[in-house]
Amino acid sequence: MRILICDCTAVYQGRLAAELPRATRVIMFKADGSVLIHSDGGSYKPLNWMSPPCSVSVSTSGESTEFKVVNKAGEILTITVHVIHADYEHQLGLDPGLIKDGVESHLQKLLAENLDALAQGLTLIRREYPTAIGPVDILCKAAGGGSVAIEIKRRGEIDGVEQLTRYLELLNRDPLLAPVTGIYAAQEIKPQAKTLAQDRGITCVSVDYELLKGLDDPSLRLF
Amino acid sequence: MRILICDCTAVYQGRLAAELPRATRVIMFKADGSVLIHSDGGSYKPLNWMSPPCSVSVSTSGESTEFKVVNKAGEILTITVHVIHADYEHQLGLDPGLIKDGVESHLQKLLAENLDALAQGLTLIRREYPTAIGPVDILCKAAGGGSVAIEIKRRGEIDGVEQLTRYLELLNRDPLLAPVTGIYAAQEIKPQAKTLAQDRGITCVSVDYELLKGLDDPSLRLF
DNA sequence: CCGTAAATGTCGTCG
DNA sequence: CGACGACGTTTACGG
Repeated sequence: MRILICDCTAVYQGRLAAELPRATRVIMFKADGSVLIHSDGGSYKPLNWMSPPCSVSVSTSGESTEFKVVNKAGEILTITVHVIHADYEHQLGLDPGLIKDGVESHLQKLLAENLDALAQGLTLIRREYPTAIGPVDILCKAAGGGSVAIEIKRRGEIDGVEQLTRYLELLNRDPLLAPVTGIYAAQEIKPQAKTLAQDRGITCVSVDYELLKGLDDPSLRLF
Repeated sequence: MRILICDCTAVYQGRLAAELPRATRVIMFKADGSVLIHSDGGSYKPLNWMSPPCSVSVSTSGESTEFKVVNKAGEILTITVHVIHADYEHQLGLDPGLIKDGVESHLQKLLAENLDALAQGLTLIRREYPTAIGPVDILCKAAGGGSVAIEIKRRGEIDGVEQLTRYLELLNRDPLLAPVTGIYAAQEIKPQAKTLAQDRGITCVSVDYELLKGLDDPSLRLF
């Protein structure tokens, strides 16, 4: 990785057009060709960048150095470096990557194993039940006949209700499954989403991830 | 800004739990307290990070240095630095920021000025027409009476159709506007979105940003 | 501060 | 490779 501390200007021509006026910034050139231009604030999003895979070419004129970064889609990031304050180069090697815990797939697995946390008398048909418009997170048989489609989100917002509504409309056309009702399960459900869900006859359930993890972990069970 | 090239491990405890095994990485400490951990590949998203505002505390034991980064929500990023290969510090100053051209708001402005590109006989009521569930991009009077709600996206996907559908349902309750029909305008409309839109009686229009810009630029007009 | 929608979203997965 | 949904989405904008 090469890191430049420099005064630069930059122009991006691609999905949109954008330019950076001259200022002192950090430029990272990564091993895969990707480039990031950072300022000394804001969050993790660079001011300007090019994602890999891409290629970098360098040309030097009298007073400045120009980096031209191009990707396969033909997008171009042109960086003009006016003054170089520092120029560092380091070998980092491959990264083992981030290990995550607590994302939607875990919640889905836990809920599939503890359907009672959602409603009584549910029997799992399958997770990721495939339909023409995408997979339903969990599909179940209901105790009194018919089926239940479950949509799971970490944060329950309005788009999840729309998603479940589309699935319900489609699934209810299947005589082997109909009638199909819906359950919207999330760690937190926004009021607007809850209102829309109720308006459409969808049950909302707030689930406690830590509690479910405890239920699922035999070493923590009391009986 | 401080930049560390180092062997490190990291643990994030917040909206989810995540850990980074030991490897050589770049850590950026920005002036506002935010922290970014980058590897030598991938795109602009760091492996792990903390967004501002947040505070950093440092403690050193015999063989390692620990950075504890905490934000207001109580999320914690703990970085343990085992070996420091380089430690740089630079003053960058405030950044003037990125200047953009070609985002949705520009497309909206151009379309509002060139409604003929969407349909015949439209008269602008207003852009960003406010409703209880959010602003409608463009609202017009139709030639034959009634109104037209226009939703604009750079890339037309299914969520934009849902969005417009919600607006149409609400707007059609207003006797001063009803009947309200919908136009979905985008530079590119995905097949699934087009299908759903047509199923709901929404007209899809693909628009050419460059062409519109030409129409709007008096210096390029031939008459 | 909350709600809504945009984003050069990026990233993973699955067909 | 395209389509789709999740994301510690982040970011900007309005009430």
